[in-house]
Amino acid sequence: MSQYRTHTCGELRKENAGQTVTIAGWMENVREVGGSLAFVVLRDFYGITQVVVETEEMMAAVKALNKESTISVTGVVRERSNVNTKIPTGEIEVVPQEISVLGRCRHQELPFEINHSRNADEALRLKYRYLDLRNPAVKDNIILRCNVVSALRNAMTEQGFLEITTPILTASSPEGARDYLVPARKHPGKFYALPQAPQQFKQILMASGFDRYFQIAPCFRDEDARGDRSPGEFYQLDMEMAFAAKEDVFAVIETVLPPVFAKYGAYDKTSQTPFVRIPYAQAMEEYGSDKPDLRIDLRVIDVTELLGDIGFGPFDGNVIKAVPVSDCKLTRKAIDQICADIEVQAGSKVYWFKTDESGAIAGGIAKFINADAGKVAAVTDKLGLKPNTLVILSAGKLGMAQKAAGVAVRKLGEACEGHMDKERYEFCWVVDFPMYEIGEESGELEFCHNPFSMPAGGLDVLLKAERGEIDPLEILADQYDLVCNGIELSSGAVRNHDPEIMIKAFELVGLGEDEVKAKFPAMYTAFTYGAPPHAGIAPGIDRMVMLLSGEESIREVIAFPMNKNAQDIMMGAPSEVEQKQLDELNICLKAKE
RNA sequence: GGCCCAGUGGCUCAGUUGGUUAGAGCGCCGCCCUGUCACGGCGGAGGUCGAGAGUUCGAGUCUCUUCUGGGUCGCCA
Repeated sequence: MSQYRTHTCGELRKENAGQTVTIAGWMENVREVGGSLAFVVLRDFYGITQVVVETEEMMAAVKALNKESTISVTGVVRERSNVNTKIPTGEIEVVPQEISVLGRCRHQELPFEINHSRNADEALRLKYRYLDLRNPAVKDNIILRCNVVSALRNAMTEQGFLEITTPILTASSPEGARDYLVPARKHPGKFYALPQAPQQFKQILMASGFDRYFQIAPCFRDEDARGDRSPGEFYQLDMEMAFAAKEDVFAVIETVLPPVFAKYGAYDKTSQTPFVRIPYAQAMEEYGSDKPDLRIDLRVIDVTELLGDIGFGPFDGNVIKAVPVSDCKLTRKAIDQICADIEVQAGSKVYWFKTDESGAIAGGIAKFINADAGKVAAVTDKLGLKPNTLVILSAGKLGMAQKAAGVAVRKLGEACEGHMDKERYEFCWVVDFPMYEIGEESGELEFCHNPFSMPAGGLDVLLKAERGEIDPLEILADQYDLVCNGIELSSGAVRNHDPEIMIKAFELVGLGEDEVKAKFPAMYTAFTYGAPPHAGIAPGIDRMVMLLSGEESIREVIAFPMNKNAQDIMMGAPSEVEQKQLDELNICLKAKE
């Protein structure tokens, strides 16, 4: 028994009536109802319990305190005359014999009301996160996260994976995101980097003979935030398997994740396994996105041939994509608003027309189509137009047109009734990513995603490309993304474990053996000592919990999140440091301009 | 870094075509109330309208600059 309490605020029931108990918690509210009668709501982690004040003495003790003070109450449990069915402890109340103050709240007014903190300004919530977290609605997301992490850990262990922690202070990796750097005191001018992912460590573990590795791994990337991307740091369920290929990874994920989603998800329905697999090219063509949201039934249709010659300026010489939405009840104003939203997000303009009650094409760019009766028939046929169908059109270079159409699919799916079953989890694998692309800035061949992936077809394919027998852009990587409800949960790949293939893969982008050795010295060398074929993946923990909780902001599933500008305004990080610290680290700050 | 939105008592917000003393709900303080549970009733305190400049007889309102926060694009192998 605790020194401070015999019971929590969530466990007393009718059966406890008559017992003398001690409970402790935060004084959430005091309802004075006259004379010397008042009701005190006491809250702890487990729930709330009503304390009834009936004497002048107890009334004085309570009235001397501000709300949110922590107190302990010793008294007798009594069955209530008026039961409160809304709370588990609603059948009883505690009649206090002694109230002692454990931690006085020195503030008469709080920055926000605890139980309505989610309405408060987010900056204020984060500054006073310890108050925000007292709100059960906020706290419950953190509890969910703990349960999910625990379930994932158990499931991975059951699958024979070993949890191995890897260094936080490591070497900067030349590829990928911006690193967080840590100055090395003993080595002036040199820096550690916080890992962007334990990528090389886990591959080296495979070369070390560990067969199945996983870790709830902290990852650090100095990139700007998004609604589903916390700045600075995040967690991955990082895993890697030796003597394994894509199917082995898929099987593990399809065994581990669905039960967690079924048990902890806010929605009842979760995709059946195996998850749908969509080639990257098809995803871009049909969904306009490499992270399709399968809850939406809208598809992108190519209408370049069909509408390229209707004399509408923006369509000339461009790829044109259409997204038809049947039974669309959007008003003209709503259509304009959606088009504006799409344009902001996609960065290119979109166009529209619709069919009226009779099926006639009207509105937007209709007149360009209606000018030719044959065209009307062809469009109606190709897009399967029925009355009251809205069609959003995008035009531009292939990538731009696809992207705008993809944004349209997402926006229209959300906005138009009947095209999206929100209350479910729809997983899919996006597969067959291209290995290389032409860089937008350089105009030269570059790795499309990451250089760790095995090219599909291995060395032979690279050699063919080298000899000019095939276009390097056609080479696929043995790589896959896990997507759920339009959110990318993870990338993964069959890794390139063969030093010769690594070098050849680099040679195609104009780099060579020296670069491979310079970029991944330990991993490359490790592979030269005999490495197993291996594959892995690393689903984002924060994003999974976000999906499970139904939250739209990733900050709701992190105990102490940073704000958009990568600041922790509660702790005051980042902060200035003393000159002495800088001197020790051989750091000289640039003068402010 | 670009674009969009917001900033008015402790909190959430309203504030019309620029107009005289800037409002409401919650919270806080005081009084009343013996069964409340979002308790209720009466009263009260609390505001450099984010900051600076400008237009104007007059600015919470219009213009410019700037700061802060959020969203989004770039970025995130």
